[in-house]
Amino acid sequence: MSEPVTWEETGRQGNARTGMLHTPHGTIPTPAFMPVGTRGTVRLVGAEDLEALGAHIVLANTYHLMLRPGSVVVADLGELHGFMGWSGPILTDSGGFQVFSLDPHVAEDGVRFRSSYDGSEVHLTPEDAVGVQEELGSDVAMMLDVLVGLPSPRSTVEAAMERTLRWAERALAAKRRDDRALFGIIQGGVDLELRHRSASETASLGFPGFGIGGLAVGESAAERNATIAVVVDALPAAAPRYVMGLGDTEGLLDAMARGCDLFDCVIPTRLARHGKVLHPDGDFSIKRAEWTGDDRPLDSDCPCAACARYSRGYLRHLFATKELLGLRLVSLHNLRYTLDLMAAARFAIAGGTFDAFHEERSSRRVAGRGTQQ
RNA sequence: GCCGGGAUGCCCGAGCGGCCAAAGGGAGCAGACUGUAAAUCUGCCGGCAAUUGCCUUCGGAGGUUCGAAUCCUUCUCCCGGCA
Repeated sequence: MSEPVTWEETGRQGNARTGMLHTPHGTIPTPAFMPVGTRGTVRLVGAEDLEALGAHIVLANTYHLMLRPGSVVVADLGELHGFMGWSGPILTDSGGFQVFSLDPHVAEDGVRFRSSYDGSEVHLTPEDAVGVQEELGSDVAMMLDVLVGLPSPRSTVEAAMERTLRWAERALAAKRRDDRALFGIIQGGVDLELRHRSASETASLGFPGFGIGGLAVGESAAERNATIAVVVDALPAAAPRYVMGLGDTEGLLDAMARGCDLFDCVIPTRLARHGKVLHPDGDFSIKRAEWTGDDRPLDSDCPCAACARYSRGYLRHLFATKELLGLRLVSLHNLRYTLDLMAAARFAIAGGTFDAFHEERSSRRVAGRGTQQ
């Protein structure tokens, strides 16, 4: 039986690499950024918008969808693809992040949540997580893992990593559908020894792709970069590497430079709802008083719907008056910014200019910081 | 004209002798956000000085008191009721 999801390298510069990720719902170029659509929707952004923005793959969440509307409802409505009107590839997170963000009771058997919707008790095991995701029909399912915040005591990080390893075996054993993929997840905090062990042992279990989890939770950029380097080194070259939850400009560039292929993050959309605009010269708040009478677009080089016809002065007004259109327009802009960053990075890697690109984008943001774009 | 109620910082609104530069909202101004319990959260918000300090504020004027946004007198303006 051949894997339903495979990755092949198409270009390389140093450790940075481009490739094609083949999935049951299409082939996409990597490195790729996945907009986050936790509840089967990228907030304020429809599937038609995602197509127009140039998104290739989106992420949805197991925990949230199993509670509402329930995986059976989703399955009956044409699985996730039919349900949310998106015909491209979909990756689902297992609920592992909710193990972190909702602070449930975690035991060896699984996780016990208090439902954030109706307060009822929800039990989720590594086997359940696989089963629900197969029912949802995502192209790529993620194993249920144990994520801890940083900094944490080494014993805590190690225990979470080892439990994640045991859950990896259980997840693989629970897999039923051979037309859908299941990725393993590496844990171990910023401890390089733990990370190496987690990566090599998870790799030995034979997953077709790997999530690098437990990052972007409080560690420094230097710690993160060192951790990613160690993990990448211990993973098979022919498998895609997905840094979970990473999505700021510097983080994406640093991780791509170290050979990572997939990313997801709420940053573009959440920051947008909070009025923060992503910009090559440094991010800024659209709510700032200085934009009141400004007739320029957010970014004169950006082709997004917001930049194509609306001024900073108008967008600031939308935020000041709490008009929903403002949230949507900046969401579209921030997603476009992030997706375009990935496209430019792929182009640079393919052309052998990624190092210069990386340097230029980083220094431009540093130089632009504190200045009025 | 008479009887009653009220005027508080940009706005609304608590306070009813000291612990009041004065609660709480809102507005305004900044900031945070990374596998979304997040259209959320945090800070500042009279002036000056900037570890506990000073000055000017609670409709106007005057008074009582060691001390008043809080009590008294009076004026101005609002809002009810009766003429």
